[in-house]
Amino acid sequence: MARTTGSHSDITGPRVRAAALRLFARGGYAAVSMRAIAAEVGVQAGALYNYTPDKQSLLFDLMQAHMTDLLAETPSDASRSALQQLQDFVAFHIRFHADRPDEVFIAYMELRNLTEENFAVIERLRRDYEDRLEAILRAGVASGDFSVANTKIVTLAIIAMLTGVNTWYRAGGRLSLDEVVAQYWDMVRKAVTA
Amino acid sequence: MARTTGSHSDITGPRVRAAALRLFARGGYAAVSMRAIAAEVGVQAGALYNYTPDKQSLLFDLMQAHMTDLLAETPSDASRSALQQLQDFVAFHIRFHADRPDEVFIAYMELRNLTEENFAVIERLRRDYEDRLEAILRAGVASGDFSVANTKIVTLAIIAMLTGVNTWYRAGGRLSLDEVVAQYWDMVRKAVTA
DNA sequence: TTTGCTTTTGAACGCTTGTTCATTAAATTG
DNA sequence: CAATTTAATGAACAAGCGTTCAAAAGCAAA
Repeated sequence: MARTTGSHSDITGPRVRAAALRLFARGGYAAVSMRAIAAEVGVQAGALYNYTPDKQSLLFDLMQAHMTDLLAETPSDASRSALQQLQDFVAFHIRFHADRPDEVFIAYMELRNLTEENFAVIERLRRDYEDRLEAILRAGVASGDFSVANTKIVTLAIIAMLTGVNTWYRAGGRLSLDEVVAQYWDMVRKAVTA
Repeated sequence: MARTTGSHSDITGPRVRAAALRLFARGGYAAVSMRAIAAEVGVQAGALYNYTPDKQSLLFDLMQAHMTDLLAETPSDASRSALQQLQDFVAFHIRFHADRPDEVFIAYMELRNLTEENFAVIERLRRDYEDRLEAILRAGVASGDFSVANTKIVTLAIIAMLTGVNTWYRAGGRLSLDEVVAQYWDMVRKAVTA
């Protein structure tokens, strides 16, 4: 028997996604042509359609994979105190995002280039992630560890602050990631306690 | 004598800028065509070139005007304490940005669609603004009012947190802007003091 | 009403876009 | 080697892109 029907190259497929990821992050979805992606991979534009039904799916698949990974790896150890869980979250968020600058950039910048249906899916995943943090804050408020008037606002404020690291942090720069995590944890801890 | 040579309509010019602002914010610079902007104004595409030399200038002018306004209106009263100046800054940043969601969105999202030279100009203005906040933090550290290890990091963290308000705040929503300002000021104050 | 200037039109320019598909090339299997 | 299946090509498609410009229209002063 020959190859399984519908199977494609194990090599070109990932390279197409990697090229799309890099080029979308660098130039923006709308400004990057299928021909540019093909050139990065080293094939003609027509060949891309063996690996994606269309350009939109290329973007959506990258974003969905990113958000799914994010949720799958988010720490959640209910046996730890709210303060410890918050510290875990801060460290995880900074490290996870610092490891994937292109994915993060796309996930935040290209939302408006998704179709309505695809946007709804990604938006839902994003809210799920926010809910994880808010649950920690609520637990801390209930236990008296945190002094927070509006957990939703603080959730969004913390995430915005932490994600902002990606605008300036570069691996191998002056500051180690450990130091970055420590500085941000210091700010977050002080902001949520009395 | 007839109209001054080179003068253009006082009406169409601003409408072109307003249409570009709205459409760029909604769909992204690369995804918005000159014909779409023209249609929003109610003219043909060719007429736009009476008001801008090209599409790139349209984007750049919007961003430069926004950043110039931002810097011009940033409060700076050296007679006030560092803590008071920081409070002024937080309130100003939130209110200024809440008033101009489209301009803010463009200024943060369309940087990569600027030419190299135009980007350098906007980037410089952005750094000038950051420096205003960092100067306040430094003064507070010097006076002993603030406990901040790295003023640069805290500067970026505060700005990211405050600008994040624009992702969810809508005028006329459940929360008043006064309440938003109060909540964020509470977080910032606690984060920078001991 | 005529003159002179400003503003807009509408067509045209060369080029790029996402996508399709018959054809060719390559690889694998029996 | 022969048969079969996959993968890539390269040309073609209709549509849209930013921009230009001669011609027409609109308006204000003389």
